[in-house]
Amino acid sequence: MKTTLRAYSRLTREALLLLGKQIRLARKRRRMSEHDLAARVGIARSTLQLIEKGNPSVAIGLVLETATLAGVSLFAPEATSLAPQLLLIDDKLTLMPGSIRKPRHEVNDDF
Amino acid sequence: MKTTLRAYSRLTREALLLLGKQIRLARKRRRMSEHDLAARVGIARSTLQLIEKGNPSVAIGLVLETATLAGVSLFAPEATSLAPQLLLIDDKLTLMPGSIRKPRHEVNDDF
DNA sequence: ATTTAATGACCGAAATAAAAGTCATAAAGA
DNA sequence: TCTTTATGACTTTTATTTCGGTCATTAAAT
Repeated sequence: MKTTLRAYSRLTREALLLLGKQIRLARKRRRMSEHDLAARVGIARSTLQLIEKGNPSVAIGLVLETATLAGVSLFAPEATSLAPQLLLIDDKLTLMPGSIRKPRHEVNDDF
Repeated sequence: MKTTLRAYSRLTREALLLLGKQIRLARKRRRMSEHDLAARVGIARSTLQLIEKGNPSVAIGLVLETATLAGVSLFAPEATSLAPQLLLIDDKLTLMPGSIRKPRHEVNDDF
């Protein structure tokens, strides 16, 4: 029995639902049954059902792999690689401090 | 010991990596430590570390909630709600057949 | 109209993740 | 420079997920 439930923000719940529905739509457009797509991804049909419903507890790798194999474009539409965006964000990250710590006493961070 | 490893497509691995780095960058921009953000989301610091590394086995709900609270925009930039996109995709889904099945014998589906 | 595959919902068992620490090292801030 | 916090890398335990089934219902295809 599911005793403790976690709280998710509305945006998270909507994103989960949207992603699941995008996968379901893409699957149907390609005329694949749940059985077909699940087999293609290498997961159980019951897991695919959870994914298409937007269940928050499914492993993100399974969801993204399912989206990819169903033909849902994750970040950029029609993108075949995310390498450019990875390079860009790596640049930004190297400019950031290695560790974030709060100043000892009060600092005027407001306006 | 992690014996059997699942295969993920390059696009999935890249998406995972990109999302993790976007979260890490957003966290640093907001001057939050790993401890801070993890506490805010309500997860262990070790889990946040897995998320920022792009580990495929973390629950998607935790990853999206972390992204949301870190200020990473998931689908549409600056979007405060995904309701419009949900309505749109619901329309498309109702136009699709309820179940997908293969024709009994061969059908000229080619050209 | 009939047939049969697809879907929705559920379950127990086996596999795995998430939490909650520890410890060493790096690096801010004073 | 010195102090102290943040980070990186682990580990063990506990909690949860994923699998692989079953069964009833729905709906394509003929």
